Amino acid sequence: MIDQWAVRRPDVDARPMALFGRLSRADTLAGAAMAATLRPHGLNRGEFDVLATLYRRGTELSAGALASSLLLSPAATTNRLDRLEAAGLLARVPDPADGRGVLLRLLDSGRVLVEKAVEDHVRGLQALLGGLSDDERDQLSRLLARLLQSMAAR
Amino acid sequence: MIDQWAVRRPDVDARPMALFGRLSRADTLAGAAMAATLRPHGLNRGEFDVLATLYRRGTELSAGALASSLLLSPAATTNRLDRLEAAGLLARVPDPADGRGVLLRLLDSGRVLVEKAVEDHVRGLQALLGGLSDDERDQLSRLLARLLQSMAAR
DNA sequence: GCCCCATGGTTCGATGTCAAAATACTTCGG
DNA sequence: CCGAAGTATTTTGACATCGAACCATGGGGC
Repeated sequence: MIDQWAVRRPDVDARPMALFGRLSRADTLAGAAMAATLRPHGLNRGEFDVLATLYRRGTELSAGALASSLLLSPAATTNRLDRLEAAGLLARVPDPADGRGVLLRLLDSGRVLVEKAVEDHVRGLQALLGGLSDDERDQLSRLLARLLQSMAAR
Repeated sequence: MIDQWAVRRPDVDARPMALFGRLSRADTLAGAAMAATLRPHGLNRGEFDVLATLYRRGTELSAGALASSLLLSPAATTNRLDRLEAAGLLARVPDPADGRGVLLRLLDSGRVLVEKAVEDHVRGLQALLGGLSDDERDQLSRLLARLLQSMAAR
């Protein structure tokens, strides 16, 4: 792919496109693998992310905090919460400190479901990483953090 | 985030989740940045990918080949091609060697548009990478390739 | 105290995607 | 050759997302 660009437009540096192309492909493939792992639990990736976020924090969270934590639009957040609430996995409770706000409480059934799903999920991720050494995993994770830092700095 | 998992479930290794979480966030943020860069050209990321793929190959390509090259479902491929064809950027020509197939030809207007857009695009990507040294970029790109390899191997 | 504006969420309309069914053509075994 | 099986693409229907408009509440300046 880099070679093709070099032939057609030697003046364009194709390496950034290659890097972000790999990033995108990796995320797409990983997402497909995660979806396959989570489907038996009746969850999609987005729903799992919500439940896992609530679970690992262990505390109630406002809808807006969840949205920004998940890089998600308010509309999509409402949508996910509707589904999870309808499934009886979490509850929206009014924020006593702010009449506009809503706090999200993970219900017992949701907690039980995450606890089951997360083990499969991590196993699946580890399988995806099977070809990388511990050292490579650390480096990759660290470099992705650096990239995020660089992108956040605009 | 790793710390939160360590508190709640010390038996679960959260590092894979952190790695893929960063991957996902990085792709999301990069995608938003690319969309912003391409919008003035009247393209979204997916449409640009199609045009850029045709452009850099320099040869006509079948719809199916494009779909698998872009990790895209057939349905979504048709949809993108419809839009690009309606915009007069590419043409579907019947495959002389296979009556079922369609070959995609980049039209002049499409070629001109990609040539303009790709420069902005690469500039935008380089800006996102601003905080990383050349060495870090190389390593990151190489490790992503290793990850893709590992995931493809199942 | 009371407007005014900022903020937290939801609703609405449009877009882009996918899975699965439908369509059209090719290829191969008999 | 003929029909069955397979392959390439499009169509259809459902779904998750986003941006923008909308309600409701909160928090100051005057």
